Amino acid sequence: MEPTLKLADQICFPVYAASRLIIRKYTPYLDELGLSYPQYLVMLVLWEEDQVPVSFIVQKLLLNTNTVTPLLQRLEAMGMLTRKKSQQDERKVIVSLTAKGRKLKEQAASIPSEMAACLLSKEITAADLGMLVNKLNQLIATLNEEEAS
Amino acid sequence: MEPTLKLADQICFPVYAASRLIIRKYTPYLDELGLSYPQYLVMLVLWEEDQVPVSFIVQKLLLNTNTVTPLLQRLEAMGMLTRKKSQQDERKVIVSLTAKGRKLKEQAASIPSEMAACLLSKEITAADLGMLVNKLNQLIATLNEEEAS
DNA sequence: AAATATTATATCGCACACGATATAATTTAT
DNA sequence: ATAAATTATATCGTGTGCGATATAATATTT
Repeated sequence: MEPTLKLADQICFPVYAASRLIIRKYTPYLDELGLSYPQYLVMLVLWEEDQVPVSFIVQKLLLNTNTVTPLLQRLEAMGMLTRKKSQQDERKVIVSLTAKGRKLKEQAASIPSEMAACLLSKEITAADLGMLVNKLNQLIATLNEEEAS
Repeated sequence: MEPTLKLADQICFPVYAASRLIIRKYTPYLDELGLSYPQYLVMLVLWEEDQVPVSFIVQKLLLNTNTVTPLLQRLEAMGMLTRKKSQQDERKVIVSLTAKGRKLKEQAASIPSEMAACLLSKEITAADLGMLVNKLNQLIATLNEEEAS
């Protein structure tokens, strides 16, 4: 497929539109948890690994500090997590889940399979989704690696 | 791949992260045109079909009116397009490119191939990109169709 | 034809997302 | 040991992105 100025032919628009539409699809599920989509992503990171510095979340989500800091401040105000300066290095702020934040994981447990079901269709099989995830992760690796240099 | 609460396994995060990283990659090219990424998308629509109502752009970009209206207002202030009420139906606002807006297409012509080159790597071939575009467009169709009901 | 519903666009408020910049703490170079 | 550089996080300003709502024009119903 030769790249042109046509909207549907370029990779950028399908990825951008799919991202927004998938997030829209998540919203009703996340509303039950009282989380926005980016807040949900932060919680996913912390459910995998707790008591991490802000920079860890920044790296995992490929976001910038100036996006993550306000996210953490809102989640702290919601009682989901705490932020405390590290003893070893006072530049670092350690983010830790509260009991409430840990408990929310149980409520969230059903979301991934519910969402996967939403995305399947005649044209898109589970294998397709798996392949998409793989290729997109490779694409992300390429884009992120160049950025680091 | 069984869906879990792990960040990298779900389809949502790779799509979301890839979208943001691709847009970051575009930014230096778009800066030369003086356009943001969503503004560029509006121009792509108008370069394909001029003199269309706001709703046409909304449908093409899968955005909401309350996102597109301010975009158009900024592009109008930049002298790229005009907005005029339709004669036939005064509820409609017809968006038309100015000479300046049409001329910008020439400057933008090189962007798609430059961007495609940026995204290729050992792991991602042109065929992979084509396949990604196809599958994502199918996914978008599924998500958008459900929404319409 | 008047009331009601629908359609097309716009406004408002809030939460990202990011470039640019600031600040404080640690590391390094002299 | 002290100045300079680096690191980690935060603040500020602008531009989306969207739910909720408003407004004006057209279509439909009674």
